[in-house]
Amino acid sequence: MDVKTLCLAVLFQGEATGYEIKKAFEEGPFAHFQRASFGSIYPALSRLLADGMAVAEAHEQDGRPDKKVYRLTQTGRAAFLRAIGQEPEHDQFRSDMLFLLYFARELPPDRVAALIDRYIESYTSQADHIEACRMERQSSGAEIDPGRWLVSGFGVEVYRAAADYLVRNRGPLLSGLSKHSQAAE
Amino acid sequence: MDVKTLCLAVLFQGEATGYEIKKAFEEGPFAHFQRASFGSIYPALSRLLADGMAVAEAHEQDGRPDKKVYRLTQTGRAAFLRAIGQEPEHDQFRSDMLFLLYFARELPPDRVAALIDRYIESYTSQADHIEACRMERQSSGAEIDPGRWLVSGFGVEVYRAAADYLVRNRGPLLSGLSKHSQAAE
DNA sequence: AGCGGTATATATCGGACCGATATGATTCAC
DNA sequence: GTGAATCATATCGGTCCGATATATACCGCT
Repeated sequence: MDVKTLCLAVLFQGEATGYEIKKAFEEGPFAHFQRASFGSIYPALSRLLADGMAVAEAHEQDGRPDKKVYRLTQTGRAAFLRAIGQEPEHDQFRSDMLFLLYFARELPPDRVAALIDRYIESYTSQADHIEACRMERQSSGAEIDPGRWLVSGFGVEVYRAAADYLVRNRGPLLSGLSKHSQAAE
Repeated sequence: MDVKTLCLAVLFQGEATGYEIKKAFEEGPFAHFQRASFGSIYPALSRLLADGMAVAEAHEQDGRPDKKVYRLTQTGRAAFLRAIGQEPEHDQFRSDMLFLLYFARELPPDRVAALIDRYIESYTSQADHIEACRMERQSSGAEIDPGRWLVSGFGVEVYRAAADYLVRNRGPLLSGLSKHSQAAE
């Protein structure tokens, strides 16, 4: 998905500024499976305006730089619906952790241990965070969107599986590593 | 990890051509957690040569274009070891599936169902493939590298968790979707 | 025998995208 | 009251991807 489509997606859910769009990929609903930077969001928004897919309203602010609130036009909504009708690209996972762990033999064992601990912590806290959001939404009494519910549940499940696997295999890896270094001496 | 480091990683394990390096990220050992394209591999290899991190030997081939086999120098090995001593970037997952499913309400239900089925199939076959490689390696009698063993196990586990979750939640999503559309009418 | 598809192999180019940086005021904690 | 974090827009250099160009060989199908 290109950044233009990603911006359409955020704006499809309601008006927003460029800054707020960025937040949607940093801490917001899309944080765990899509990303976009300022360097691509602002040019994309300009394109959206030029193509008549969005309109911007300038809010003069007390002190702070002027805020430009973007809102989709009918053309923009149609374009988004068309975009999500296209064939999706393959999901991809990019992990420096696995890359480093692949070369665990070339690293000091205590660094390997620290690396795994950090990732266990990171995956666990991400699962916890999503789960907290789910609980909050569920108990708020508001209507639950089935698509969003499935997506957030996926995140919890997969993060937990990853953390779990690391917890279970931390010990075996470390002892395998020390056995190997003994054999080499 | 930048492409230069990725090339160093492949060459650290033995000499290879640019084409073979590409395959290492397409079907080889790094396929599931790192990637690199020709458009970045060939320039990276040129840089490696210029920086004295690798040497290339031209193999004249029967018919086919000349093959350039790259091999690391001591400088190259040292550079790789230094590179994996650096702090890793955060793991990231990019999924068009989750993006589309987030907007399941805006899609025809049969497309949603087909989408989920395709991803279940894809995740399952990827897990199966890694597991087959693991079994083969294990029964080959060769010494098992603990780092690589952990990495491939991680892949199996996480892919299975993802496929499992989709199998369990396919039905609930679809019925949630139809309930919603009934309520809207 | 001939055709198309896939595999081997190197290389470049346009465009998309990221990360860092510039700018500048406000609010909040210590 | 000082420094950190937040709000807000914007650009720029550099990296990387995807498509394309260029060849040849082998395999299966008809």
